[in-house]
Amino acid sequence: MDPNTVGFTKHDHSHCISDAITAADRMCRDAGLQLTPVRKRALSILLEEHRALGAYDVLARLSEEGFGAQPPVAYRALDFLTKHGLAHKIERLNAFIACAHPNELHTPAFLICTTCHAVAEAETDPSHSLLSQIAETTGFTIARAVLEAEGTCPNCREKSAA
Amino acid sequence: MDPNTVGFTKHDHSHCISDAITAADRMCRDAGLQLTPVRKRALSILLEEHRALGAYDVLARLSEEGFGAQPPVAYRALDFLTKHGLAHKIERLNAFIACAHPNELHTPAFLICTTCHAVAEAETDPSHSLLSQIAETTGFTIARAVLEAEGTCPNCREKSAA
DNA sequence: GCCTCAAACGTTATGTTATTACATTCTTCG
DNA sequence: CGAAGAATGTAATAACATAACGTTTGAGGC
Repeated sequence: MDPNTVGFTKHDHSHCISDAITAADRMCRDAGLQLTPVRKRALSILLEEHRALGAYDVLARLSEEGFGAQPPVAYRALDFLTKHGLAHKIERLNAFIACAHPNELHTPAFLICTTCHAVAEAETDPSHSLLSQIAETTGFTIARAVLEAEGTCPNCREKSAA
Repeated sequence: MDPNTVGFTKHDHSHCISDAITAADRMCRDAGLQLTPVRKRALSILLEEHRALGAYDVLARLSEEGFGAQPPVAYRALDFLTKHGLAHKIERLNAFIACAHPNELHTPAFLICTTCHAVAEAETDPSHSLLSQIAETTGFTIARAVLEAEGTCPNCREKSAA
């Protein structure tokens, strides 16, 4: 399994930030979007932390670095990132996390460890799609969907067993 | 299709409230839980509205009826209901809705219509479970999960097509 | 190059959602 | 009855989010 696929395993974090920024740059250029300084910095903050951050956490870091200090500064940057698939909002936590699989069109599933508070983004198998099954049986047209699970990650499970 | 399974179809609402209350009463008695007046009233408010209500909406109605007027009154009642499967929180909306399938152990999927704001609780097929697939491939132990989809319900879709 | 216009940004103010903390009352059960 | 735990009420505050408005920036047409 690709270590980056599931965030509960150690991985080489040194390059993944710059790689992700580069990818975001390219994506925005190709799509005619402006990855402005605030937006880029907000993304890199999420990438650096590699966990779900509240909007006010991001705001605090942005304002320390000379960006505006008012909530809309953070919310607007985060809105941009989530709108264009560079980050996701974890509804359960009212928090934001950098997307682990940008580029790919995907419906992410999040696994939230209630012990260590890590959040992993798991890929769902589209061929197996629960969502299309639901859409079919109910006549509902799905625009966006979120799947969030709370529980215990492999690391914490191991520790508690020891 | 059972009209109550998917909330987008008309159904006989006159009895479903009292039936649900009766079922909740029995469930709590059997489980040794106290379905106190505030809790029961909070549940009936959710049932009457038959849609997702914010905690402060519920609070307003409770306080009108002589219950406490401070947020914890509503949050505690709603916590009780959600903890014991009588209601669910829709994270996407920061709102609460009475459970359409009490008794049954289930992982509900919610369909949120962005046009009429109706929320339906769809049953997921456990044998088909996306969640167990994820748990298996990641080693994550899932305690609770929420699946929420936004889109257009059959009724609104029909109207916009007309 | 320069003008125009829409997008992005900054700030003030306010709205909405949720929790902490603590005193009081009710229930259960020995 | 009396103790212990659960449930309730209230005050205060924390945490999350948006509306509204003026200013700045920079992309694209001329």
